[in-house]
Formats: sequence, structure tokens, C-alpha cells
Amino acid sequence: MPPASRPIPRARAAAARRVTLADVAKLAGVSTMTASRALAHPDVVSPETRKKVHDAVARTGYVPNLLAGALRSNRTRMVACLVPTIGSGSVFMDAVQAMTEVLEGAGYQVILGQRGYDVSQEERLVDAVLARRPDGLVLMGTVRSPAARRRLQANGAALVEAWDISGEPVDSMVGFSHRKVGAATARFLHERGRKRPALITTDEPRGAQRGQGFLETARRLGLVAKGEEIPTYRFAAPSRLRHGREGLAHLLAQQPGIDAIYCATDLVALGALTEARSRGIAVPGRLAIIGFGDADYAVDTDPPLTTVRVDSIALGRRVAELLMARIDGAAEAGQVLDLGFEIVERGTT
Amino acid sequence: MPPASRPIPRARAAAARRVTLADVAKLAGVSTMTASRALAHPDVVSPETRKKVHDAVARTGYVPNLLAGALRSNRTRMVACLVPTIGSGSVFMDAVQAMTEVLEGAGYQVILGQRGYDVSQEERLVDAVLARRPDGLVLMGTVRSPAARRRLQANGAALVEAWDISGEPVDSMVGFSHRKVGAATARFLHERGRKRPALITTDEPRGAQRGQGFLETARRLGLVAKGEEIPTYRFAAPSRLRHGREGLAHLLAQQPGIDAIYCATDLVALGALTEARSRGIAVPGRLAIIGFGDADYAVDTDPPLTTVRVDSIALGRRVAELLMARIDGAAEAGQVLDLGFEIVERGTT
DNA sequence: ATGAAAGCGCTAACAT
DNA sequence: ATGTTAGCGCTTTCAT
Repeated sequence: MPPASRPIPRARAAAARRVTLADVAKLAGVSTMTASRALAHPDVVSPETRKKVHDAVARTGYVPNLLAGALRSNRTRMVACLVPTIGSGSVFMDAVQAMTEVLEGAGYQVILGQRGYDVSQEERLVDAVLARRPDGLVLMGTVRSPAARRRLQANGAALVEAWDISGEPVDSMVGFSHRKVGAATARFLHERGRKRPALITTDEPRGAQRGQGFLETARRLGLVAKGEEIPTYRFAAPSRLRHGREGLAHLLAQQPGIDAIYCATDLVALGALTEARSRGIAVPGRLAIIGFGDADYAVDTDPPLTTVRVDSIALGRRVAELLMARIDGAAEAGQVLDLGFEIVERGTT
Repeated sequence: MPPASRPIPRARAAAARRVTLADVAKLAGVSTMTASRALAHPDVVSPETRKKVHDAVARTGYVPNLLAGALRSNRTRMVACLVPTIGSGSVFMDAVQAMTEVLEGAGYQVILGQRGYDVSQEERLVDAVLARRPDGLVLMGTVRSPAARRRLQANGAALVEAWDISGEPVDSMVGFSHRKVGAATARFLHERGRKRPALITTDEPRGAQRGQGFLETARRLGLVAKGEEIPTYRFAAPSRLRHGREGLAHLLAQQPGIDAIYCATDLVALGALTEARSRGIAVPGRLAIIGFGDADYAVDTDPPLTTVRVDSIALGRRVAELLMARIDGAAEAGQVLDLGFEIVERGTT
């Protein structure tokens, strides 16, 4: 039995022709063009006209067709955002959220594209997205397919690459240096008197850059036993708590004398912390742990996690602002905004 | 100094008029219509024609303008998905990811709208989204604004409400019963011999429903000390690890005899576990803990977390499939798909 | 299997 | 301040 307030059958709803701007104009007693102006540029029509049109909109329940306007004006007011993954583990989503808020506030809609892990899919996605004629594009992370990069370059839409600022920008970039994060972490542990650090790192490109930065600087600072390498445990992205647990177990077996662990992400750091506690290893007494990302739980672990904070929200906002400036031609191409980062010292160091 | 591979100035790129289907057709020596068919319905044109057109596409770098096609054909191949929040804490994003994968595979693009916490913004967002004429809409969670619900109902696009299946569907629903989750959890703890459970729950609507279900069933099963209430700690969404820690501390102070904790989410459960360990309370010996969501880390905590698993990926896929069926008219309105859930027993009970 | 004409709903451009 | 005309780039429809 159908529920009391029955769903409207699609066919019936479609049968009733949609209200167009012409209908609104007729009801208001003005031309379509005037109606259009009353909605898009209210200040350019007389107050009475404006009122008549707005009344007609309200009475008819008119919803503009932005497709038609976009086709004519060559402005879609859509922005495409390409992320590696959307899923709950994605580090980008806080930035995407902040970006979306700013863009929605300015009348843009965001279309979200998932690049996935398959480079060959990247090109297909880019083509599918460009076919919608977005005014701007945001690339979170890096587009790896050269063909896809060429497509984007030829397309001419405003484009912001975000999160990572290594490499040459196609148009503009907003982010921070992952290598510097690793380097700063190594220096930080050195300054705190740690002598024998180890690494739990990932194969994900930006995580790998952080690890690389750590290794370079740690070696330069002499944070390595004579004739040895800095003990390193590598795992395949995405990060999981278990990588931290297994990683610490491995590293300890390999080199029991380590006194600090650099972790690719906070989740991994939480894993290392879990493993340390379960083995009765004092943190930070015997072992220091530092993560990356300042996840929301980092402040509440026991002890609270020392980590590297990136202001994702500011990043998302800056991306939105720069993108809109590029769309309007208010900003030049070639900008690279380094938003930096900050080490937040808590209880694990 | 500009980098070696210089960004293409927007103005120049815009100056070179875009390639249209007419250009492709001319180059291929056919009519626009034939070119259109060669791309959209390859099987209806002759193999030679198809080849000529495809060659012309490749040579010109033609990217179709889906806006124009959509305007004429009244099919945008866009689907809008409205979520409460996008941010990293959002429980919906795994489902959104799975949904997006299926939809992208079928040639749809997803536009993502963030409803936020402000009910008044909901209506604006719905209007903005409907103006793009999506073929379908997905509502993750519940649209609370009655005005927005009316707009959606009048619009006539295919619509799937997802995650929660309480209430009347506007069109169709896919999800599970949050009340039943709470009830099943209470029964589960009862069967495991726990006598004095307590609750750490949230004000978020679906979390509150789970808590409600737990309370009802727990009372019915007599899981409450004589003349007492079931101890309950409430927090404001979003979930944080600290809510679990603080919640357990509170509940213990209030009622030291509790032997089980129901937690609104896995993150909260991890917090309760953290607090228990830091106080030297044996889990599951003295205290059982059960979470909700089966987060990726649940299996790796110490001890691993008993929790309620919802198959977000299946859910996302079913949403996509049902939505596409509704768009094509292959499925009737009024469907409610209950995908159920599963208690995963691990080490904390 | 292919083509010609018309038009989707809006706004740019030009008039008044 | 308002109206007229034309057309954005496709696909529907009808013809051949």
C-alpha cells in the first residue's frame, strides 16, 4: 500500500512543462530580457520591475535553467575538483569542504571527480569533466597522466593544483612543501635530543617526499649509528593503524636502540603508539613519536600526539579564492602559494 | 621569472575558438547530425563514417559540449548528491565514493552539495542544485527543511534518500534502521551476560535513533539497576575521541558498577577504550565496549573493537543503481531498500 | 544510413 | 531602463 503522502510519479511531473523565463516575463508583463536582468543584475532595472518579476518568480515557482544561460554566456559557474579518492580516509576532504563552502557562497557548484589509482582512467575523467565546461578546475594532489595534463593545459580553464607545490604549475598552485615537512621533523627530533630515529613511511608520492626529506636531513644531522642506515619501514597507501603497529614491531626487531619514530600520518602514529603501550614501552620516555596531519583525534590520544599541522581549511579557502580570481582574470597565472605548516608539540615527544 | 614550461595565458586560449561538432563534421565530410550520431550511437552509422568522424575528433582534439546536448535532450547526465558535510569526519564519504564510481562508469558526473548545519541554507542549496537540472538526486541523511522537501518533490527528478530509512520516502530509499542497530546492540550485550550497560551517545539525528533503540531494548531486557536509569552521556556531533574518554570518566563517576559501554561511533569507542586502558580497567574483562561503523582502524586497536558494520560500499552502489533505474524509468517509485547491518565481534566484548 | 530544419532556454549585443 | 534579434552547440524530428 502506498504511503499517505505518495511520491509524485515522474511521468506526471515531467508532463507539466517546466516554467521558463518567458512564462515569468509574460506574467510580469515585461520582456524576457528584462526578466533576465531583474534576476541577474537587479540594480540595473527599476525597483517596480524588479518587484513584478520577483513576484512572478514566486508565483510560478520558477527555477532558472543554468544550462541554457551557461551555453549562451560561456560561464557555467561550475568548478570541477579532482581528488584521488573521496573515501573516509582521504586527507583532502577537509580542504574540499572549505573550498566548497566558499565556492557555493559565490554561486559556484562543485563537481567532484575521483581519479582513482589507475592512471589510464585519469584521461577519461579529465575529458568527461572538461565536457561540462567548468569555469575552473582544482587538482588535489598531482595529475600523473601526461596526456591528461596536456588536455588540461590546452583547455584553458582556470586551474589550481593544490596540496603539493613541488613541480611546475600548469597554472597556479596552493600548498606546502612535503620535503620541508620531513626535514623539519628530523630537525625537531634532533633538537629534542633524539639520536636514533626510525621511519614508518608510505609509497604514496607526497608521503614519500616527506620521508625523503626526513632521511636527507636526519643523515645530515648524523642521526644514524656508525655504518648503518636509518631504519625504515615502508607500507602501501592508504594509511592504516596496523601499519604503525607492524612498523614499530619490525623496526624494534631490527634495531632495538631506536629512540624516535617518524610516522607518515597520524593514523600510523596512533598505531605506533598503540603498539608501544601494548609492549610497555614508555612514550615519550624511551620512544618519541611524531605524526603528520593533526587529525582531530591527535589531541585526545594518551599521551596526546605530537604532529605536523597543516591548515586544510585555510588551504581550501585559498584555493577557492585563487581559483575565482583566476576565473575573473583578477589574478595572474604562475602563482605558487606556500601555506607552510607547523609542528605541534604534545605528549609523545 | 616564468618557469620553463610556461602556463598558457587564459586570454590566448580563449581567443582560439573552441572546436565544435560542426568543425569535426566538416573535416570528416559529413553533416553535423551524422557526426553526432557517430559519437552517441556508433552502431547506427556505417563503419566508414564512424572511422572518418573518430579520426576528425582525434585530429581536432574535439571535446563535446555536454551543456548544449543536455539543453536540447533534457538529459544532463549529472547527479547531485547532498551530504551534511564533506569533511574527513563524515561517515558518508565511503558510500559517496562507491556511488561516484558506479555513476562515473555510466557516464554520469556527480555534483556535490554540502547542506551544512543551517536548515535555512538547505533551501538555497536545493534551488542552486535544481537549477543545474540534474537527472537525479541523492540525499545522504535527511533533508530537514520542509520548503526544500517541497521543492524536491515538485521538481520531479529521480530521487534517492540514503543511509536512513526511517520516515516516508519522497521517492525511494536505501539504508538501514538505526533504531534496530541500537536494539541489536543491547541484545548482543545482554546475551554476552552484561548486566549494567551505559551509553555514550550523540545529538545527531541518526546517532540519537541508535541510542534510543538501545535504551528501549536495554530497559525491556532489564539491563538496569533497581530504581535507576541507564546511565547516559550525551555529546554534540561530530564525534571525537575525547567524547569517549570524557564519557567513560563521567559514567564511571556516576555509576562505578557499569560493565558495558555502548558508543555512538567507533571513534568514541576508541576514546572509551583509551580511557579504560589509561585507568587500568580490563577490557573486556571488567568492561565491554561496542562501537558503530566498523572504521578501518577498528580491527587494529588493542584489543580490536567489537562494532556494528554497515556495508557503505554496497550502499553507495545500490544507491547509484537504484537512482539510474529511476532515471531510466526502469524502477518504480516508493521503494525502500533495507540493507541491514551486522555486529562484528572482536576483542572488546 | 544520412541530411535539413528547428529549437532547447537563456543572455550578449545592439537598439531605442 | 527596456526591448529586439540572434545565436550559444548540440539533438529531436522528420525527411530522404
